[in-house]
Amino acid sequence: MARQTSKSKTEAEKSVVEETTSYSSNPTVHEEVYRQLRQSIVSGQLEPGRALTVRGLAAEYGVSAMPAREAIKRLVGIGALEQTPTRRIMVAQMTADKIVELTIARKVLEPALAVLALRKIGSDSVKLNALVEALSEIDAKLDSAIVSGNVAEYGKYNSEFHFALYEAASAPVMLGLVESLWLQIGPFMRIVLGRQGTASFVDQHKEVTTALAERDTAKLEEAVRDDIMDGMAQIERHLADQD
Amino acid sequence: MARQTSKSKTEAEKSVVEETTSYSSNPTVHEEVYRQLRQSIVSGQLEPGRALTVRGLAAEYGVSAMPAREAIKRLVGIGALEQTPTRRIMVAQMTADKIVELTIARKVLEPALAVLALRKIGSDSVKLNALVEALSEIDAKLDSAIVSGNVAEYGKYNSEFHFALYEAASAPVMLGLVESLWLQIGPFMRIVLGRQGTASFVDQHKEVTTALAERDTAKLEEAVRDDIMDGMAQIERHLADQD
DNA sequence: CTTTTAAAAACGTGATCACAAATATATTGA
DNA sequence: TCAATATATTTGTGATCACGTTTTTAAAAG
Repeated sequence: MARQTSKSKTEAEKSVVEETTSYSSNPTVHEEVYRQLRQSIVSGQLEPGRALTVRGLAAEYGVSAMPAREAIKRLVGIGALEQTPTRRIMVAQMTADKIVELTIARKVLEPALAVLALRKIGSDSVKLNALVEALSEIDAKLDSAIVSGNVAEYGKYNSEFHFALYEAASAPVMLGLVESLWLQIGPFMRIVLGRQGTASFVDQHKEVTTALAERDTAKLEEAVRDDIMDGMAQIERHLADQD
Repeated sequence: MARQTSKSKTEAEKSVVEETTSYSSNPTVHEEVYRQLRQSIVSGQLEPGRALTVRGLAAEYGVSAMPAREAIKRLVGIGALEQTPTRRIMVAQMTADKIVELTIARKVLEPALAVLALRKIGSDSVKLNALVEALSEIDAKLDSAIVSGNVAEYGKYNSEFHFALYEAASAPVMLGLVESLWLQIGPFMRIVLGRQGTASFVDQHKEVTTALAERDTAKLEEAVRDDIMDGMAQIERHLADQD
């Protein structure tokens, strides 16, 4: 990542391009760090309990401590990272109580978001077909990840499938809530997948796609809910086993 | 707020009290700022669009810029504060789309949280009575706020009522989600109340309390949902009027 | 009085340093 | 060999400064 300093623009650039620098064109450094760290967490690259440090993260991304702090603090704020009583920072741990909460929250929010997406599309067949097509493509990749047992790809395409659907709702507030839930589940889900493999997962996404294509609200709601319950049950089972 | 500096502890204190300083005993400065700023927002003391600055907030709370930044950034992260394209900070504005989203999210999350609270109490009659009693007391204050038309107190006791109920669920994750919703509604709710007064609000809380006392899950769920729908409808109406 | 232009102030962001507490490493004692 | 102690390092937090951009204020022009 390029460091933004007072010397970052050369005289040549200035005189030739006559670029109009403005805030709206440049994202901040800490936002970029946040985006990447967030992805690392939701994809499960960082296991629960994994220690993070401000300076370590800063060095890793080639930035100063300041942007690293802000990214970390923001993720602590939404529960993706935890701070020990002695203020050490780590990827949030999973507990039985948390699983219950996350399951309930997902169960009520995500089907609602799916329905909103369908409603948002309305009678526009072109939009609907485009979404169904996009979801089918992701689902195909998901299938091959399941048969090949590629855990990393499974996690990647599973989240891609859901969020491709949810983003169609253009409901940023609700999407933010759901994202915060996935950030808490991601690291542990990856552990579960690593131990159980992808074999135990049935692909529930077909029913989601067909319900969408048929504009069947009730069926869509149920399909999304079933998918959630299935996935969360696996996590719950795994947590129960290791006691 | 007392500033925490290297000189904050006198020699006298050290030698006499022999205090064992530790992180677990002292909250951080930015957490305290966050807590207070958060309360100002949810209670509607800060109107939507109200500009905030890092230095201004720091001066107001008697702290340095650093804790103020972190508190602000955290609230930006959960949507309570907004940043303009030019990076100025303000209390989040309300839009028609947002109202729809917030209503849906509240409608699915808060009844679930209420049911969880009832389930958590289980068969413990002492706990149930204590909660019902506490809620009734808050509701009494709420009633007198309605008849006297005290907008500030109405907002205060209304949020107190709901969160007293939700906290009984001991579900920190879901509670966090709901809190973030209230943070977005608070400022605008206050404006609506300021214009319409408290007269237009019927007190739906009686039914919540009785449903709780009767351990009637279905009735509780419905009562909480009705209360939400009533309140959000008022906001929606107000937003439609001013167009 | 209204619009333009120029100067000044204020702003968010990033960088760096200081400090106390916590953790890791080394040393000592049995 | 292992526990206890002492030293060194690392950590999050707060404070302060610098910089480029934006916003406000002042001055000038019509």
